[in-house]
Amino acid sequence: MTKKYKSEALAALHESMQGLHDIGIVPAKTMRRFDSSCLAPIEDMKPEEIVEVRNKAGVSQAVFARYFRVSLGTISKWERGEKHPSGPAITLLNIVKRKGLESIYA
Amino acid sequence: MTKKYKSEALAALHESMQGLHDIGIVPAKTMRRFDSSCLAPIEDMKPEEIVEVRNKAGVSQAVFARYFRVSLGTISKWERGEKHPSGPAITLLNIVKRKGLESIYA
DNA sequence: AATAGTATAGTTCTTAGTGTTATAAATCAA
DNA sequence: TTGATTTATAACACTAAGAACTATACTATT
Repeated sequence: MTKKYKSEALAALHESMQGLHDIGIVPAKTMRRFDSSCLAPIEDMKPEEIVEVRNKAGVSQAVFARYFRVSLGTISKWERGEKHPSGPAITLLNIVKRKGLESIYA
Repeated sequence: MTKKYKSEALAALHESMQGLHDIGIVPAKTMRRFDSSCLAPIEDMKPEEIVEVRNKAGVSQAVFARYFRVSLGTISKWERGEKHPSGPAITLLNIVKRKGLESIYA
């Protein structure tokens, strides 16, 4: 659980820094350095997690694929562990997991 | 402007359908079919647009890269038109454009 | 029984993305 | 002015994600 705690702490810290920046205390440059060094590391999604996220959204692989703008085959491969989602795809998966599928609908 | 209007109309329609689904009128299966057929087509981001989105967020290519979980070189190539962002990356770019960089922070 | 939706699976091919290194401009501090 | 840091471009070889296509099979609907 240490890892998760650390991540949450960093998230909270980041929010505070952003607040300080917003009211003009922390300059943009410092903010940039801060961002660069504290952003959470890549937490890759395991195949079962991807299935879980999709099922919780209640959509088929085909629909899921259209939301992510990838092919149907790609979703199938993610879920079977044949291929691993790219960086941006992992980011999207995390967003859907936290905020739901509708939040990524352009 | 026809294209954008159409897209907005579909978005609104989708929202309505989702509402009907939420209150139990439209079954999940119908919802799935609806999703599959009405999701907006891919609107790719031009290099200048990507620069604009990043500048509006007020971050360097390096920081932008970490948010997207891609390498710095990839951002540079997107912005110079040497490489085109993948499907999931385009989705993310659209989210950042509409809702800001913070909204994709995991 | 037939149709349509769903998911797995394999194949070939393209290209996005990585990692590295070099270069050069602008910015800032000593 | 000098030196250090940040910023962005650029070229290289390499890896692997993803596309497109096809086939199979299970399930549910009509």
